[in-house]
Amino acid sequence: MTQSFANLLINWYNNHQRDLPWRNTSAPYKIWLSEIILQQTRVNQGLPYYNKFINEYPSVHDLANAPEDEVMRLWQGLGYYSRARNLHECAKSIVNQYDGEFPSTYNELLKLKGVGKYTAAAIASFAFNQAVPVVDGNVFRVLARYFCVTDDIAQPKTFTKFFNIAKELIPEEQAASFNQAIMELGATICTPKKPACENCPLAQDCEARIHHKQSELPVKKKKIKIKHRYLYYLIWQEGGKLAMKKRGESDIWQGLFDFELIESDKALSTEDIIYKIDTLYKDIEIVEISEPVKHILSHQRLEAVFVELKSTTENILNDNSLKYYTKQQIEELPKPRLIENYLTSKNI
DNA sequence: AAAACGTGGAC
DNA sequence: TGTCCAAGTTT
Repeated sequence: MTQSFANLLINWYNNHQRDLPWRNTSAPYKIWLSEIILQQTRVNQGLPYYNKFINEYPSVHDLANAPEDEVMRLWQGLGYYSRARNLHECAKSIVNQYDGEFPSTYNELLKLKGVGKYTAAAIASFAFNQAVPVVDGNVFRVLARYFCVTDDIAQPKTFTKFFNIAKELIPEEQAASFNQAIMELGATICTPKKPACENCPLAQDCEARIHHKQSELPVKKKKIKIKHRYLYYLIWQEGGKLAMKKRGESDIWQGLFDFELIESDKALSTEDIIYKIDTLYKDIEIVEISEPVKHILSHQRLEAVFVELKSTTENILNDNSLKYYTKQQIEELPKPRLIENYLTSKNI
């Protein structure tokens, strides 16, 4: 008799799962932390960050009591920085509004900052064994291939379709194992390219494998468009201190520190830069203009030029958001990658 | 509903 | 070199 989808999957998982620090614990704090870190992030990239956070903040209370800049600094380099801000806010809310205990149901978890449908299902199942299916990139892929589902996974309404398919499959009494297993299969066997079907416990009845459609599934129609941005950073130094400001909302690197800048959608010549600075600021002397530094992001091509300036009068900076920091203080600040690279190479 | 949000690895 | 995309969420 043929074994069920869930049984084959869970049996495979029990024999082939990777040993990861957030597994074999039912502590909601650790599971929540790992899930936030792993959003759109590979295990190898997130692992050191998970260890740093657990080390620095062993409990949700420790995290809640930490200064925000310190949390941002620990997150530095991981990307998607709103996750770090939401993580901190969520920790404070757990302590202040939930008496330090994470809620135990999908619907309650959904109310937390930074916790969406996937993460709520993950915590509900891993920590509390509630039978709610996780639907992430792995689940889309495994189910789309196994059942040959051709709906566009970039469309929000497609989520419901996959959620319902998974809901039919998930065993009430083994929710955690099922969810872990299907994601593990997607991450290690049913990969986007060159899936290892020869090692797949579900290969027998996989529609995509039978019809050689693995490379066509899942269907994802969203196309990426690259944006070019040219950043001209203005570097003010005063008596061993450097002017930096915290980046605002609705853009990359929210909550991180960088320099005052002039932005353009096309490359500016040296003459253009000098002219702009002369009209925008008074009593400024340009000391040096660096070569362009390229910074590749997935949806953006950034090119930065660092313009070192000297003010010829006092108090040239009347922007209150701009503050002077010593070299030591700058090391304590969370900085965008580009700035970090610049500071390291210049050794200011 | 579509777009924005990062970084690093793979091909 | 360009493209995809990974344990998604928010607006």
